This record gives sequence, structure tokens and C-alpha cells, in this order.
Amino acid sequence: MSITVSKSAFRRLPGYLNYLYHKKSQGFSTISATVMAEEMNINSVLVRKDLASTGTVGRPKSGFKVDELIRNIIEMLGYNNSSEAVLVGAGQLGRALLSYGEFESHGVKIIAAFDTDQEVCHTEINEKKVFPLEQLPRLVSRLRVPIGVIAVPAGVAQDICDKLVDAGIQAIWNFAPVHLQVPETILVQNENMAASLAALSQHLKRNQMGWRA
Amino acid sequence: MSITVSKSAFRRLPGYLNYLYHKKSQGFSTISATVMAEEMNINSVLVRKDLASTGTVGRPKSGFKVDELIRNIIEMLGYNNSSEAVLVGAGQLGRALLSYGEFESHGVKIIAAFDTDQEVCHTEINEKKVFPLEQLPRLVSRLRVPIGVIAVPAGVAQDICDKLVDAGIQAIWNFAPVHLQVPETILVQNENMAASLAALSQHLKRNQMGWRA
DNA sequence: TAGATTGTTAATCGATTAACAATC
DNA sequence: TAGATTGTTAATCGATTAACAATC
Repeated sequence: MSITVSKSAFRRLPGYLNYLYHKKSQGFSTISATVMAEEMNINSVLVRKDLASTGTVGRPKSGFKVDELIRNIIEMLGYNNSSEAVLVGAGQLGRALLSYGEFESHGVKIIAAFDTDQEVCHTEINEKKVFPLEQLPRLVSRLRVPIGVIAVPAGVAQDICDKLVDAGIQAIWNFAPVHLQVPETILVQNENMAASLAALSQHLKRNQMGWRA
Repeated sequence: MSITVSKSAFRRLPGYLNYLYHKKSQGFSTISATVMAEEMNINSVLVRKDLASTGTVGRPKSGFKVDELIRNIIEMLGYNNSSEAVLVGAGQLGRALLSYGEFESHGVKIIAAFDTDQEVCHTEINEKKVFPLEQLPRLVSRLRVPIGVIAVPAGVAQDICDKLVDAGIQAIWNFAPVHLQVPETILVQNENMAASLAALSQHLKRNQMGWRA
């Protein structure tokens, strides 16, 4: 399996997957890239290329088999073999993430959380234990957890990040609004809500002012 | 003010802003694009172009004034004149979003929430009232709220989306893992956590297998 | 067969990077 | 002045789109 996908194509795959689940639930067993493209507002050649990148081949006239596409996209996205993660910061956002049941089916399984607040330590949220922050280095390195989720205030995020890196983490999912400094081999995936918010307000401003894209 | 910024440049601005706040707190009054680029792992020409896109001019040798950059980026991102929003779906995620205090300083002010659950209706979360879903059309159209935040399960997201659009919303911030169908004039900003998760697992898989980018 | 749809090759577009002159 | 740093112009790179032949 040495199929390569561009980063941008990769980001569209989850969207296709949702769409395909929806179509499947409506009873479709095949789907054409043309229809997909139209309904998803994406260029049809792009859709065909993206689908081809998953290793699926379609048939002229009938299109692609829905089940096969779903299987291949799941495979591509790594949803079927999930990696373990720890979450740091059991505040409002952290608790929401812990309670959100969908991560595991998306390739990431949160196995424990850490916090400095004595009140939440040793409690459980959605069956995940919250440990005192001091125990992070020992637990993470012993269990070889590959993913760290940062849901702490901006001011302490870099500090937590360093601790995770020292403990041997390989990828970080960062919800704190800061640019984290990490060694090159470590992936930081920023959940960039600030950028989303900015895009929203810009859209509104443009509309108000009658600007053009 | 008719400065145009590419979408990709726009997405980097919040990062620069965080970085600049950090530098300012350390006592820096000027900063060079060269240093910024190095510390943020971005190409320095790109940084200079991005900063130029905010209308800020630097001086050879000394660089840019931190305060001026901060002012201009905030202006560009629309953080200083926030738009009102309503949130639909006061579940775990919805409540976390309601409790998260940072949106207002990022240009979006959530003024109310809606839910179908009788138990949460008429309660307050972080001083925001939760109304029964039935009242959405009337309230949103009467108050001319421009932004709708969707934090409901995937199955009902399109339905909620349609209601928001009918009520005259202009932009949607979508946390549900579905591709929403909207008229062309409406912006949908997807908070694409599934894509982030996929990127994380792909990074891990590649590292394990010794693949190259 | 005729027509819809795939998949590929070439053209375009936009964003990033390289090279370099201008300037404090 | 010398050197760091800006800002601009040209080159490169990657992703998207257009054109079209292949095929069910």
C-alpha cells in the first residue's frame, strides 16, 4: 500500500465519507463522481482524482460502488486501527472532548486525562480517569502513548507541550490558541478555531460592504 | 480599506497574532520578519508578504513595530467589531462552546442557544439562555442574527441548517460531521475535526512504517 | 449503438520560494 | 560605511480545472 495522497485531497476524504454514509443509508449501492461533485459543490474531476487516490476504480456509466469507496476511504484515513491518546486540561473544552464519543471511530482513542485541579483529579469523565499532571511523564512514557491532546489555557500550553514531547509523544492535537515549538519529527495539528471565526466575520464584512471575493 | 488577502495568508494571521502577543509580553517593541519566520518555522518571505498584506510597513534593520502589527492584524481579522451568533444544540460540545469565553474577543458573540431537550430549555449556560428549538425562526429573524453555530448530531444537522438559512442567517459554523447544502451566498465554515484526526493517525502510520512525505 | 461516465494528459491558476535591489 | 532587513520581481511548485479519448 504505497498510495500517495496530497494533503488537500486527504482533507476532503472525511467529507466524502460522510456523504457516502448518507447515500448508503438512502439505499444507493453505486454513485457517480459527477453526482457527488454536483451535490457537494466540488469540481467533478477533483472528485474523480480524490476517489482514485483511495485506490478505488469506477465503471463508466454506473460509477463507483458505495461500499467499496467507504471501505477504502476508512482504510486511507486510518479509522480502523485507532491510536491511543491522552488529554491534558480537563476544563470545559477538555471535558467536552472527553465526553465526545466519536473520536474512537475516527482513529483516536483517549485513554486518560491530566489536570492540575485537585477537585477534578481522580474523578472519571466518560469512564476516563483524570490524573494529577505530575503523573503525566511517567504514565505517558510507560504506556508509550503516541498522541497528546492539549486543551489547556494558552499561557501554559507550551509547557505542557514540552512535557508531552519529553515523554515521547509523536503527535499533538492542539486546541490552545498558540503556536507550539516542537522538534521536527513531531506533528502538531492545530484546531484553529480563531481562523474559522475570522473567516466568518470576514465573510459578513464583505457581504455588508458589497465586496467581491 | 480594500486590502486583499489570500485565503491561506488569512489563516496564518491568528498565528502571527498569538506570537506577537507573546513577544509583546516579553517586552519586545519591534520584531523582524526574519526572526518571526525562524521561530514559527515559516519561510521568511512568506511572513513578510503576510505582514505586508495587513498594510503594515517595516523598516530595514529594525523590522516591524509589534503594536502596529497587532493593531493591523486585529483589524484585518475583524476581532474588534464582533457579530452576533446563535448556537443550536446544547449538548456536551454545545455547552463547552457556550462556556468558552474567547469567542467574543475573536469577533463572534453568542447571544442565545436552542435545543429540543426540555430539561435544558429555559436554563442558562454562561449567562446565555437556552430556548426551545421552535422559537428559533422567530427569534433569529427578528434579531437579524448573522451567524449560526451548529453543534447537533449529524443526523439533524441539515435540518437545523435549513431552518437557520430560512431565518436569514448569513454564515454557519458547523461542528457536525456532515457536508451541509446551502445557497451560494451563505458561508459554511466546517470545524473539520475528522480531518485533523485523520492527519494525526496518518502521521503516526507513516512514522511507524518509515514512509516519507 | 448512443450516451453517460471514467480516467488521463495538458493548461491554468494560485501560493510559495528564490534572487536581488533598495534602504535604514 | 557595512550589514541586516525590507519589499519586489521572477521562478518554481503544487493543486485545480479543462479537454478529450477510452469504455461500459
